[in-house]
Amino acid sequence: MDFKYLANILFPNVTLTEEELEQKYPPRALKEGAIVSRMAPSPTGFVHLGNLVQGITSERLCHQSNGTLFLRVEDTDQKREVEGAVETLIDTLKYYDINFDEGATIDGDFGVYAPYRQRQRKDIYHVYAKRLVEQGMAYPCFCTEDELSEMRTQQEALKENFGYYGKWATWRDKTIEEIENELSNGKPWVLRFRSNGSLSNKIKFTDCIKGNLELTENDIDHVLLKSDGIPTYHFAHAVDDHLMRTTHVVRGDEWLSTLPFHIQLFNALGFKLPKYLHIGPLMKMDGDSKRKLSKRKDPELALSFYKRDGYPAQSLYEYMLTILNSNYEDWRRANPLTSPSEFKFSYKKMNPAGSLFDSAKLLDVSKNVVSRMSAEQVYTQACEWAAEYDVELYDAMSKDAEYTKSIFAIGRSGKNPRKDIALWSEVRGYIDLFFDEFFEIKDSYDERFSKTDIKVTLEEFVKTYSFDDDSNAWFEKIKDIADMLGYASDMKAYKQNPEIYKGNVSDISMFIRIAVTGKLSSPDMYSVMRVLGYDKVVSRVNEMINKL
RNA sequence: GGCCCGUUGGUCAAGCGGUUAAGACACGGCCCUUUCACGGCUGUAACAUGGGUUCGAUUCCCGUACGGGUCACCA
Repeated sequence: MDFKYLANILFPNVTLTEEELEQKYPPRALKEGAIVSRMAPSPTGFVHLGNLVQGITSERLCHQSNGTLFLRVEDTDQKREVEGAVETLIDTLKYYDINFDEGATIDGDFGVYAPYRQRQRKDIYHVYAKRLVEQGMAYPCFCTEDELSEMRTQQEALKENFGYYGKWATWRDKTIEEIENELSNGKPWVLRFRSNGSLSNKIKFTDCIKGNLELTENDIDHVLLKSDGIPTYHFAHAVDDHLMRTTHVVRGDEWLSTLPFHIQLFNALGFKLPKYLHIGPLMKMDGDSKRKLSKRKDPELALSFYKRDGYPAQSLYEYMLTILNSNYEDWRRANPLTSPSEFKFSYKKMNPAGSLFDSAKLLDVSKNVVSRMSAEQVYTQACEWAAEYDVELYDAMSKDAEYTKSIFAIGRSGKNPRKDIALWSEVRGYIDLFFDEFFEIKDSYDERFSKTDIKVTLEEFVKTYSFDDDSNAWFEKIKDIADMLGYASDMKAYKQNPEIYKGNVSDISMFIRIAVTGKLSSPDMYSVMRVLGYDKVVSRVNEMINKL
């Protein structure tokens, strides 16, 4: 077989040379130890937790080592591509603080290794495809979809391994005449790799996360170029990561099974193999067993799900960090106010197994994230969320920004801030009592107390309430009311002889709390009243008196 | 079915040949407390399994079980 001839009739239009490409995309001038990595998502319109896990890992590794992170769009599957998906992708990653040094952006591609969209790199792939054909390492295959599925059926029946390999690789050793014949009929073809691997050979490989691996060689003649001339993931991965000078490839461990093929490809092409980090999958409980989170079945895999539920971006980010590097939690406790970017991320800390996504833990992380924010930050982020998902709430909050901020400031200062809010969607239930349009009496009084008892207490409260009192003076008055009406003002005294009192000071507080907040539980009453203002407090208490 | 990966409390996980086997979340109890939240203390609970190697295995090796992944002109 004259491979050179075959290469020419298959790729008559290739004019670029490998030397030119090497010069155009030279090795990067980076310091020792600098990591170059990429995010290489396919624009299918769905950004998910897996993207985030991989993105955070790559981003930390690159930027911590003064390396480079770029975004490459793997748009090789035109059928699955969704309109506007690239924009969504870029926006979402930015929202989660994953910033790129080069690559695809909304306004085009930036960086000397451009283009960063694979469909625009077709000519580049063809240079290498042609060379592989010239060397006899790739050949055209004219099998139809039907023929391939028929082959699979036979293999199942014969209990043989599936795939296009060995004797099943029908076009592997056809003559040039047979090939030219199909070509002249205009029959579509794909380019396949001619594998020289054998299932009886093992290869040793060290993955940065999984450690030492023993893999079986690949014997399948995988597709390199699809019939539209666009490369498959495998081929694009080899060519692009070589030319873009990627040092570390971070990806899900579902790729482990094709790794032997990738190694083969890099060798055939004469490229240096990058380092690999294969991350275990995120799992969920399904009945009694775990399974990988699925794009099709699990809405909670989509990042949009968390945005809608009001998880602050930082919460998801930090939760992912706790999964990726478990010492992150300890670090965070020791450095509560430091940016996560100061944390020393290490792939050596990553777990080779998949982990269960724990939403209870996420909520706890989120609660702490929000508790560390200033009232200003809480206000800004809650407003951003509400503007999109709860307009009524947004209107209320933005009407008087200072007022709303003073609500969020309650119990926020000091060493142990309140942790009432984990999600922005919880904000409404927390601040509704401060807005007349949302205010309602939600809880009812304990049946132990008569309406008269409550009424008398509230009347007494209104009579003595002064907005000028500090919190001590304020509470002294509550205690005075308790004493006056036969309730214990001192809890210890009450506990010793509960039967001689009508109740205690906490009951008095409860009467007032329900009247003012409508609820049995609330943040510190004095602080709440300071924010509400004198008029609102008094009018609410009076309203309750009238109702009783 | 072939190939590959994984397995420490309910969950996330430290640990890398000798430990009373950390810590966090969740759960229970107690304390603090005018409610709630916070905070403090405390409790229940784990090395899948069988063989080796070794003076000694959670840690190393082999098998078994279980779980997961993958076997497309998808990535």
